[in-house]
Amino acid sequence: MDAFFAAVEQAAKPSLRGKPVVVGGLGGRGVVATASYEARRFGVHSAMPMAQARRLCPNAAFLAGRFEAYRQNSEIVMGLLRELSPLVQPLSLDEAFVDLAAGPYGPALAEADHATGERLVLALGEDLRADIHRLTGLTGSVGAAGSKLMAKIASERAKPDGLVLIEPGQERAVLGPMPVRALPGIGPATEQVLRRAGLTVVADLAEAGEAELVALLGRAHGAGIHQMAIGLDERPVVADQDAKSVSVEDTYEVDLADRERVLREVEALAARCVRRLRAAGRSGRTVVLKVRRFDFSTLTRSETLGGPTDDEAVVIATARRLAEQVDITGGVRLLGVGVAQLADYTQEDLFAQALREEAAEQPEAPGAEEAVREPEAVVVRRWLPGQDVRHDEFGPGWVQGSGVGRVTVRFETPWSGPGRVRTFAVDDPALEAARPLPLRRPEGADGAGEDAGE
DNA sequence: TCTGGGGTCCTAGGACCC
DNA sequence: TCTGGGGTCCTAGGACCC
Repeated sequence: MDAFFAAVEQAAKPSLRGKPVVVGGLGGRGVVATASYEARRFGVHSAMPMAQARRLCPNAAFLAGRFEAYRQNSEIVMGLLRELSPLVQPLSLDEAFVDLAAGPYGPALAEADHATGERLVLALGEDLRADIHRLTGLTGSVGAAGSKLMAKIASERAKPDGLVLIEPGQERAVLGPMPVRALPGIGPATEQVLRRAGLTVVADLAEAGEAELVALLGRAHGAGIHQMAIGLDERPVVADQDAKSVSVEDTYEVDLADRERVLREVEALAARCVRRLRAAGRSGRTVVLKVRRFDFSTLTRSETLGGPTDDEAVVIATARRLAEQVDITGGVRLLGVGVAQLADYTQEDLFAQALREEAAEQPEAPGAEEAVREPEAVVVRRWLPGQDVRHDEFGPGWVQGSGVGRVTVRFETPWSGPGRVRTFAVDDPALEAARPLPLRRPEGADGAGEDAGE
């Protein structure tokens, strides 16, 4: 999908179409997740610090992500891919490999002569792109080739809103002049190593030979890069596999300085991590704590349990133990808690059982819970730029901005024209958070009064 | 106002086992 | 009575991807 997050925002918010849109973390330490093509013209790109993006393109709309909306549209697109083949390998919400040979067009492709097969692949690709646009209003790009490597490179050449086929046999001719960074698996570090060895384009890698690449990059990496450089990629398309770890992390606006605060945050992260783990119906054996210090140095500490658990108390206790042992001098900018070595179900969980028995033996003093209860929390609603809302009188809209007790909302929907802006008190009872609307008007929907549904 | 969040895979050393 | 060798598990770190 082309500039996926930003494109979903533009499709959902008519007033942003044709304008620079930047989606990402809006806090002081946020980075850009996706920039629309209009914003890219100002030099804004993924992974750029948001502060820099604001300097480059101050007039862009800066929006927090709406992952529920992205997931909805991703599912529509993945559904279309599954019509082409049961063998679909999603790489993220907006990208997937499809093995056409394993699907309904496989036999026809196998029997066709070269020219016929090529016409069929091109037709399937264009039909797919048309279906994507029809069902979501979004554009996607298709790369077709004889391997995952070349299909990916073809799709990058096709962007935005295009289709590129690389014919089998043309691999080395296409790859040769490309910079080494074009190969998946070559990032900044590997690029530097290769550049110091005088290797800058893919043809240099092919010429260098496997032995030299292995010497430079190590066994697995070197051999893999060499295979790709000579246009060979036998990796099969594999249907999406179960996750191997689940983790949650937070970067704090201000570095955390004291141990008690760190421990409280670790507990909260552990609880969130367990919620996700349980929602996925999994359990895990290894608890991982991640700490990024004030100077961006990052460390991890892990502990492997006797068996898999999905018990909140066990994960919290383990994460706390790990956090008590790390040096936090100078401050901590990020904390994370993860669970790895996942299993599909919880085996007899002796740890959780022991912990509960221990707790049962030492009942709290009666009334203790009452005594420590916090005063009634004042729920201050946070209105995030981009967020979906609904007003009793004006209907569906989205948060354009908020501050000094006010929130500005633009009232428009994916199917309306550009809408008007109104401002409310942040605690206006007529205003409430809402679910994302589908980008295409559902059949039978009768206008602005229609609910997004469950 | 420098650098997110969620992942995967690989390497390397030490413990431990046969 | 100087020294093995191979496999697996655990821990930590790092590169990379979207």
